[in-house]
Amino acid sequence: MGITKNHIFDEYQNETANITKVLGHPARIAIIQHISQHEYCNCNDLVEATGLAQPTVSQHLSEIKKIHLLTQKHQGKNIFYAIDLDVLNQYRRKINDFFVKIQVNCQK
Amino acid sequence: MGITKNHIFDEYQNETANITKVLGHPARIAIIQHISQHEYCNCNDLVEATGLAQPTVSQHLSEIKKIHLLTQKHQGKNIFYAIDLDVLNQYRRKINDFFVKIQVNCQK
DNA sequence: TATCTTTATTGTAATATCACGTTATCACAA
DNA sequence: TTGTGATAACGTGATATTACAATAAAGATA
Repeated sequence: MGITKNHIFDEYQNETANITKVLGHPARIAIIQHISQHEYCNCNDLVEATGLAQPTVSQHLSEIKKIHLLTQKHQGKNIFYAIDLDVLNQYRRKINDFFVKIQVNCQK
Repeated sequence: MGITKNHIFDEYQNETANITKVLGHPARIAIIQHISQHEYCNCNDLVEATGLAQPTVSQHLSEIKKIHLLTQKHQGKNIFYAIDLDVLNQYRRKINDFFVKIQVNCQK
């Protein structure tokens, strides 16, 4: 049905999948990379960098925003995006811990 | 179009997204967890553990197999699945490095 | 005010994904 | 060889995702 049965999985499983799902598209990986490499990065920069149309980039940005990985600063007509480092680090640990737990379980 | 323009992204971006995409569904997180916790785990165990139908579990297993995260041992009519720890660890480092690189870029 | 820039929203077409019933396959057992 | 149990493959319906054109909204600037 294209519809995920979230209710049959626990919070940890859903949260983990929500984060990795957002990272599960090369355009979003590229967007996150580009923002991290350019201090004042707006939507047009990302359109140029990725080669995708502006609405497509905007859509991907909104997915990334949903998990609070981005901050935005309005400056005139521009919106400059940046990575929320606290959130990034939290997710880094969360995903790494997932892998480590799997590994530890296997070795019992 | 529901179709990802993989060709406009580089190998690193596509590879990273391919891994996280597979982890981007709670059923697959649950399946990986369950396999790691049970030494002799077959498809029926996963059907019971997740509450999903057998074909659905089989489909998710095949997604996880595509990135070589699983090994399988045929034993009579059973197939016992296990995590490939080398691949797991490789992916753990790859994803963690992605996060770290983003973090480092931001701090320049 | 009128216009330009930048970004978000809306609408839509094409494709992918999720879930499962049904069927096929394959190993073993009676 | 017939049946049973386990898994994969096939087919299909429902929903989600990806991508973009067109449009709207909101802030500059002439």
